[in-house]
Amino acid sequence: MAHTHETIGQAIRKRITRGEWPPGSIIPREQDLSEEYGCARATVNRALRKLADDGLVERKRRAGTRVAEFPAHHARIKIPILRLEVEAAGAVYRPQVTVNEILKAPLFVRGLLHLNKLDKVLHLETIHLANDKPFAFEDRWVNLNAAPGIVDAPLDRISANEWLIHEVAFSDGSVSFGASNATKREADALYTEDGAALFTIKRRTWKADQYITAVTLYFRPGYEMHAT
Amino acid sequence: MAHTHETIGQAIRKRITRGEWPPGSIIPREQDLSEEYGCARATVNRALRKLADDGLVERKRRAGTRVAEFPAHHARIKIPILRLEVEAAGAVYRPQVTVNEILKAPLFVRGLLHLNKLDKVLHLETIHLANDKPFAFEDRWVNLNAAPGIVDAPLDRISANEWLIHEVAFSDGSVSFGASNATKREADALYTEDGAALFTIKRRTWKADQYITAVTLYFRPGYEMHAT
DNA sequence: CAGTGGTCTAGACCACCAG
DNA sequence: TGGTGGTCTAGACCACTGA
Repeated sequence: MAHTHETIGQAIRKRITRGEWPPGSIIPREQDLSEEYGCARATVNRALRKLADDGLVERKRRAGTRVAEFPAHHARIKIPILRLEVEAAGAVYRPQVTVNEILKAPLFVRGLLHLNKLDKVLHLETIHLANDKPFAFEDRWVNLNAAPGIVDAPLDRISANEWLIHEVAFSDGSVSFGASNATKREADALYTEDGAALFTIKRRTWKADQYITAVTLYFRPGYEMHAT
Repeated sequence: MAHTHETIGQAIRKRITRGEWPPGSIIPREQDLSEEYGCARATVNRALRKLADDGLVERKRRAGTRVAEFPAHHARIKIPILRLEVEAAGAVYRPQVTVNEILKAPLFVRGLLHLNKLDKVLHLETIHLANDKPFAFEDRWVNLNAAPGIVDAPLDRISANEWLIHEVAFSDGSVSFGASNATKREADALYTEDGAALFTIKRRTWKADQYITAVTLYFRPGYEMHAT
């Protein structure tokens, strides 16, 4: 068949790009498009659903499909799995744990992980190495109620991240990105200067209604994350 | 119908989360699942396609559907439209153009926009204000071959970004995120200190095979971008 | 090369909501 | 309240690829 949902989607995308349907304007109904392209309505539906998912058009029942006012302000990113990223670059990955301590949760961690005063947490600081060169610095707090087994994990061989994914099974999470000036500690870990601008990723993961871990990753200066 | 593609998708997601199908394991074929849930195979297909799109499972013909080794390392982000973001916070948005000059493209801009030595570009520096407080600093280069009309645009009322979207129609683009220490210029613009860590977004957009604009946004210290 | 996911179709009914 | 997108179905054929 010459007209798949992909070819139709590209064709519509092109008509939008070319300016035939400018931002904010309405485009033909599914049925009309399906007749124009000689295919089933379901095929056009799928093509348009994809374009809506990409943020290129907005769809409403009864009101039809409109070209978005601000197309292309959505993006997908891959949250880096450090080991894979390092290995993809042809280097050898090694996590080096510099702090590994169990303590009663400090106040700010209690807030992050929704814990009580007496709950214990595992605090980990890890330098992620690529060919023994520091690549990223990780500051992690783990809820020991949720993942007691981690105290026996071989964290010099497998990163806490990977251990948690496999042993505590899958979990939901939130992510945010930002920038911060390197403290002395982070600068030492990353072999850079005090105050250097570091790209940071903060993540929290939970399972059911229990928080599992909160982590901040500080990347060496110059690191960039690309979206598609 | 009790079983829509959404309810089925959630059910499968839950079975993965609960550990019934651990990372790397294979899950039943579409046909078996459709019989189990009492629906059409197309419905299961759509549910699984969604889960694959979310990165929770990986699908291959003949090999079946497997739970991903690293679930949830995909995320979607909204590339901020500064005006909308400011207005959503209940503040008044205003772009303040501090540099507006036409010149022959400097070397690094020629590289970014694929221009020749004699091509002219528009260089814009803009401070984005929220309630007259600096919010972000923008350094933009515009290919005047692609968007000659911008020299007459009222850039004090509408940002270059929005003008380009509406007047040069839609375009493709690439995005990357990083961090950098504020130079004196950026520090002045954002009313912060020299060397402060700034979250940055770099974007290039093109249409057909012509580059339109390259822009770097520097956000005030403390800014975070959230993903879902 | 056989079995899996990938896709299309034609028809039907439903949910929503703008006019 | 009627028209639009949202969805499901049953069946069919195709494309890929791993056992």
